[in-house]
Amino acid sequence: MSQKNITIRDVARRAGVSVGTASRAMNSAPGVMAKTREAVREAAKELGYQPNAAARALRSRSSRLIGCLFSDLENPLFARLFNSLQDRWAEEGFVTLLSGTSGKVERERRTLETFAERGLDAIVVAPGHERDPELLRMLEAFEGPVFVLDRDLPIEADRLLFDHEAALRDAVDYLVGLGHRRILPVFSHGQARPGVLRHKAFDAALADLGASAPIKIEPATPNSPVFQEVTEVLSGGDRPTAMIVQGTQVLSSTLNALAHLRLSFPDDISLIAIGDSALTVDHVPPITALRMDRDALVDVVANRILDRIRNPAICDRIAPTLRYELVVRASCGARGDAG
Amino acid sequence: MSQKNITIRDVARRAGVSVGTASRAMNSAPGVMAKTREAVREAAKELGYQPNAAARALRSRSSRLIGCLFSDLENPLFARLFNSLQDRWAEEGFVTLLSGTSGKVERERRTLETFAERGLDAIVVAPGHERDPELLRMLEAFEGPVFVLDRDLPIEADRLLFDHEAALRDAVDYLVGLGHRRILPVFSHGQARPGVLRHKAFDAALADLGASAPIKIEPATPNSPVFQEVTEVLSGGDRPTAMIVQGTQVLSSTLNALAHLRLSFPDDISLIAIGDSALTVDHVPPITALRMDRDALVDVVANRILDRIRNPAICDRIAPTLRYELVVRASCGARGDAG
DNA sequence: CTGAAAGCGCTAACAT
DNA sequence: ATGTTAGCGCTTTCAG
Repeated sequence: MSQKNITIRDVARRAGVSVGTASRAMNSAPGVMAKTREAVREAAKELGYQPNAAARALRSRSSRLIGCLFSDLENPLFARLFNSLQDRWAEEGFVTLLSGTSGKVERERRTLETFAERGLDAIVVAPGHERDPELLRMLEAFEGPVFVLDRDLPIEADRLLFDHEAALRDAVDYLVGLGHRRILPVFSHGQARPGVLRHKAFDAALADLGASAPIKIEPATPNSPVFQEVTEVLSGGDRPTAMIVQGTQVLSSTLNALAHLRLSFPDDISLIAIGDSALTVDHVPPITALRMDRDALVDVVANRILDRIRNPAICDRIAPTLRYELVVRASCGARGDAG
Repeated sequence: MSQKNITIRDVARRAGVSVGTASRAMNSAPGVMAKTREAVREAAKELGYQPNAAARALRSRSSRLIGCLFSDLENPLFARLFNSLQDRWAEEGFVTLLSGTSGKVERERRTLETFAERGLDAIVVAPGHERDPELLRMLEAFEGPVFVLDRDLPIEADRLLFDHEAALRDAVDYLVGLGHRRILPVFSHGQARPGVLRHKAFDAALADLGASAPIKIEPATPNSPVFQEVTEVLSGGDRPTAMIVQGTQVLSSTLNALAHLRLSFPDDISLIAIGDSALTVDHVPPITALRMDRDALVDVVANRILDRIRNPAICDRIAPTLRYELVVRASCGARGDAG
């Protein structure tokens, strides 16, 4: 607090070199003799030197900050994604900023403004709004790579898309193969890509069978409780024989409703969860779920951002699609009759 | 990307003032005529001026960054706390950094190092390790206010403590008042303050009754599943009539076990949750829980940090204790016999 | 109340 | 391979 800060000048003096050399040594830049570099590092350690991030950022025009804007932090996939990205980027000397917006467009705008002011080197975004003109403008004005995560944002950017349609079709096909016909969807629709595509694919898969879902439960958000809705539907006549349920709070209130009705799976009803988590894995019996390969996800995002930061000249765009895997566990059973 | 950045020089020129005046105007510093200030702001807006955070940080020696180091992000209390703090501090122009360490001391050290290098203006910490010498050294060396959240760190700092002892006593008293004697604790012990105090208080409360808990379940972490343990204990003879269960994953696997054993509360067993969340509130029936007043928590932390940043001369330390409130819902029932 | 100028600590360009 | 130096954009004295 009181003592003068140690600057690179001090380190250079102590190591008996110039500041330029000291800087190069500390940054592992080429063109420094191994011996010199060691001497500088040694001096730095002895003095307890800590580089000043602001000065470096000012001069090098790189904040070494990467931002994440996610609409839904309660989605464990995104929470874990942040964790992994943070780890990965920390290895490379970057600090990761996180902003959860709960889908509020106002907060999304504010976040983007902050990201711009702070001169972030790159951002990865999964906003709740895909068409807000102001948001799109800010995204396009952002100086630096933008990575879009599973959103249909009409901007030029790298992106990674989840194949919700294949996922839902896999789930429906699996259930149909087991003899199910009355399948209850319990996942939110919303305005963004995931919900839209899931419902579209679900409807299409059913239409292919010449069927349709007479009843749907569409939670307002992925974290809305649906105890009451599920209870009502499952108490009525012509009860569905299977359900496809979104993870997290929707799933946990569904399980609660099932327990209440003394309905158990796979005997009384079959269940597939969208998204894999402790809730599905550790449940007894374990729940069949659509799983996203988080490691693959992290690799794509983390590396692409790093590549772009290092080589701003890259002008191609990537847009790979990641498939969910249907992890079959014990929550679905065969249905002999044409239930 | 291509166009030259707009600096405060450009703004000053356009407004017909000097850079000094422009800076003062933009920062609402005293000693600028209202008219001049407006002119500058107008010019800034017209040009789309965005101040450069790095330059400002370098010159003013303040990064306007505040960091949070939490051992457990899966604890919804901390996740929400971060959200609220971020919001509150954003209003004042600060950006909040988050690091979840999962209790790994190595990550905690690395985080603190990053926080120091980046010149954060303040930090709030709840590490998993309270005695790691290296960590303590770094904490003491940190230049700027440190706020300790519910940890017994032997350092000079502002802190906020949760009254786990009163909370557990309240819970036990409530259950005892309902006639319960055999109470099963299901919460982790760990090395940090919360677990230690909870177990201490639980044991003491039982000792006061001349009793003791013959069986305990101590999850390895607050997020460990305990289905098996709970199932075993509740299947045995002399089954407990009540349980006190830690929130999150521990709670959800406990509920799962209960459903499996066809045990329902409050009839077959009574249950109190430590920590309030969607899981307790939305459950049917709703679960009696120990609730922490998050708003009070946020106010204390956010404001104290802000005060200290603004007035580094403050030399007193605060260390208030926040009580949990026992929110009585429908998960506990009376026990006529001396169960 | 405003202008001029110094300089925060660092990296990068240029010189040797 | 290393030294020298300019200057990133801003805030903050110090003059006026």
